[in-house]
Order: sequence, then structure tokens, then C-alpha cells
Amino acid sequence: MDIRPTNSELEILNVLWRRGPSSVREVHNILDKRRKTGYTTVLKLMQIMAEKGLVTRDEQNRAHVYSALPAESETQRNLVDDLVDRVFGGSAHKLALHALGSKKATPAELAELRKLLDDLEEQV
Amino acid sequence: MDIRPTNSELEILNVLWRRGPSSVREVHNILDKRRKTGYTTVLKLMQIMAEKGLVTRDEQNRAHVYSALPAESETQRNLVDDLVDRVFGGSAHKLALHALGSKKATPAELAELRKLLDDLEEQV
DNA sequence: AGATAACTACGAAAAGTTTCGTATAATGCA
DNA sequence: TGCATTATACGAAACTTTTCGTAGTTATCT
Repeated sequence: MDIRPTNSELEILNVLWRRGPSSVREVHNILDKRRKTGYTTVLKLMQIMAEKGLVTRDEQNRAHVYSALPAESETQRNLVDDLVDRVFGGSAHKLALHALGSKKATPAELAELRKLLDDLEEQV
Repeated sequence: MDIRPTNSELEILNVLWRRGPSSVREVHNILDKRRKTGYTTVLKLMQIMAEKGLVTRDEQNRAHVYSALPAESETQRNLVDDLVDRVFGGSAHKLALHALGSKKATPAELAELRKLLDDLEEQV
């Protein structure tokens, strides 16, 4: 499946990824903190996402519960690939350099990265 | 400045970054190879970009010459930040992990990353 | 029960992006 | 000179994305 959510859809997916299955109200509460937004705006978006198959919806109770499809990593990969192609001329490691340079990582995160580097170098 | 070009604008900026100052005709020739597109479509986009301040325009000669205004690296940073926020919940190192995992890097690139890691760890 | 609050459904406006046709002016060349 | 080519300007259509109001339904509370 080719999953390329819009920006607004991504914001919602992000909440679902982090919180797990959630109602519109719960998602709205979170998004509204960052940026004032109408309840029915979020509702409508989530309805559209359900139509598109970006989320599933449990209609058991009155307040429906939405879940992100189990494709988080795939979606992320698509978006990373897009960015690499469009902005970094296909060079993934340039993106990695940028990502590290822009925000400071914790020692634990650096260690994790170092481990990945070790693995990658061994493979060769 | 807050620079968040649309996809079409990015394609044009990419050409300008690579070629340097160019006429609409030159940009169109390149874009048209990858994906058939009308000349006036590209013209209009570049006119809009000039209005927005994404490019400057030299009107000396009949065929105006456009130059990318935002630095490539600055734009890259903005877009990376966006992606980190919207898709990786603010965790830059997750993006880095993804970028490395998805496409294979050369040993030289891995070495470069390792060097950056060293620097970052020293700073702490 | 009756009022209030919370929910979904849905149409449609508003805003943003992309595409292109037409008008018009400047240039090149037979 | 006159015709074909190559430019820009610009309006507007075609799409996509985002926002929100309104209507109607279900639950909750006094």
C-alpha cells in the first residue's frame, strides 16, 4: 500500500501512534493544545482517514475509537524516502547527518546509533 | 525567514541549487524530462516563488534569470525539523536511525557519521 | 421528563496548490 | 519587412486540503 498522509493526517496519526486507540475527543484535546482547532475539524479529518483506510474505527460505543493501521514504520519510511529524494538528492546519510546536527541527542541515543553503525559496517 | 516550499517549488529550487541561476526555459527543460509539464506552468510557479521571496529575478535580459534565495541547508533544516516533529514525535535520532536503515550507505559515509558521533559525545 | 452536554454525519466554504490557455511584446530570420 | 519563435503576464479552472457550521442522535444529570 502506498501511504502518504497529508500534514494534518500525520499529526493525527502521530497521536494515535503514541497513545494507541483513541477517541476523537482525546485526539482533539491533544492537538488543540498545540494549535487551536475545532472539534469537528478533527472529527471530519478522522472520518476521511477512515474512508482512505489510514485508520480503523471501532463503532461499539457511541464515541468511536480510532486506531492507526499497523504500518507506522512503513509510513515513516515512505516519508523519509520522499524527503531524501526531494531535498537531499537521494543521499540518505546526508539526511542522517542533518538530523543529528539539528537537535541534540542523549548519550543513550548516541550509543544506539553507534551500535547501528557497528552493525552496518560488519555487514560489509 | 520561515521557508517551507511546496513540492513543486522544491523541485524548482533543486534545479536552481544544482545549476545556479537559470531561465525558466532551462528549468523547464530539466523538469520536463522527468515529468511532462507545460512551460507556462513552470513560469507561473517561478513567478509565484518570486512574489513569495523564494527566488530572486534578474530582469536585465528578455529571458529573466532566477536564483534560489533560501540557502539549501537552511531549507533542508526546516524540512527535517518538520519531519521530526510530525512523524517522529520530536525525536531526531529516530529519524537518523530510519534514514540509515532504509538505504545502504558507503563505508566512507559511515565513517563520516561515526566522526560526527565522536564529536557529539565529546561535547557532553 | 426535560434540559444540557457530547457525539456523529455531512455539506460546503475557504484556503492552498497546480495546471494551463490566451493576450501581448520582443527577438530572430528568410 | 513580415512571419515564426520565444518571452512574460495574468486570469481562471481544476484539484487537494483544511476548516467549520448545522442537523440530528444519544447519553447524562437534576
